[in-house]
Amino acid sequence: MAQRNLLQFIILGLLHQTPMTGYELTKAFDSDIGEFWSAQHSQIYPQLQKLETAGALTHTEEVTGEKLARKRYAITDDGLDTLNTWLAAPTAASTNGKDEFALKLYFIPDASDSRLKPMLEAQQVEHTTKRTHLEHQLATKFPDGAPTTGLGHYLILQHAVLREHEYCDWLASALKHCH
Amino acid sequence: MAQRNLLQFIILGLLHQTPMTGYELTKAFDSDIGEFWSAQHSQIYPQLQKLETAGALTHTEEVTGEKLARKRYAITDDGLDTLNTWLAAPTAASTNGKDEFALKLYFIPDASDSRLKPMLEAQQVEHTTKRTHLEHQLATKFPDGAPTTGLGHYLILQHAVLREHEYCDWLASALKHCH
DNA sequence: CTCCTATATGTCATTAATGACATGTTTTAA
DNA sequence: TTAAAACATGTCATTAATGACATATAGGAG
Repeated sequence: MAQRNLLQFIILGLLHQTPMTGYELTKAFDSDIGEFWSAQHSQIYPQLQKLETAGALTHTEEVTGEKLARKRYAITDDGLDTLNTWLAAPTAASTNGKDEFALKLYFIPDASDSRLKPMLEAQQVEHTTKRTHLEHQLATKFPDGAPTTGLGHYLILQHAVLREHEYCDWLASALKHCH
Repeated sequence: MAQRNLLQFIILGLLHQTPMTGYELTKAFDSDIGEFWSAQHSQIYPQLQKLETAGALTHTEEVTGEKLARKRYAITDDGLDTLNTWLAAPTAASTNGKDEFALKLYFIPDASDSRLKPMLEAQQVEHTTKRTHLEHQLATKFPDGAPTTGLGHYLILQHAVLREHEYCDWLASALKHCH
């Protein structure tokens, strides 16, 4: 296996919240959950077909305007079982943390290397932008702090903010070490 | 492309530090750089062959004991060019952050869900263990703080520690929100 | 009325990565 | 001395994921 096919569970989880089309699912990965998983429509549409064949989903056709039919998928009882089994299973601490920039730093051997400072500064711009954006999202979507319903949404957004916070702090401290 | 084949650059980077065998490269992913990239020997050996065919590496045979011959790979000037080009290229803020636990939380909709607390506590054990281990590594490998040579090594270890620190803080704050 | 953007759904070739299979040597500890 | 663990190198089938190709409708702006 190349991965453990978590995509199926994410789709089930999203459809459990509310029935959606493939297009809407694709867009979901552009928002908050995109911070922790990504998927393109070319992967989502085939996966929807597989899940439906397996009996985890059903779809109904909706017609917008004159002709355009879209498929709105809903989770079945079987699908809900699959989702709950996944949620109940123990989760290992994520080991997938792939970070290209960290690797590059690893290969800059010396503190006096002239490439070090500009690299760190460029990365600082990237992550500061991302951090600001995420903080704005959090403040906009949850102006009153943690909600009772939708707590998971709040928590992962907060996680993303804290993650970027850590990254910015780390870059700042790294810059101090570089001559 | 499924990915951007960063493995080739990581191999070049490691071999630039010192010539190594495929076995030694494999072990390198079990230590610190494993926090930011992973690879199995089944991927490394073919990649070494490809890089050698492309002229980025050469190898010499060493005989240990009676029979066993191992191949020690070294980077060529061409390989060094490839490595330096990669290091000089701009790096986007990592978007690969795949976190299964964060996704599970996202699908627990309500703060009163009975699954929430045990999930968070189990994950807390995982990440506290990992954090302690990494902190011990940092203290052992760099008892005198940041070095001048091997700064990159120090920085990524520190990055891993801070990352786990953030994770533990986040889990603790999440537990406060859960009834 | 026309163009652009967003909506909407699919396929396909290619590649990165995994886990299993396969084989043999060397060292170390019981 | 013998068995286990570590060293050492490879192949292969399968799968997850990407990016490109393909096609068509709907709605809004100028």
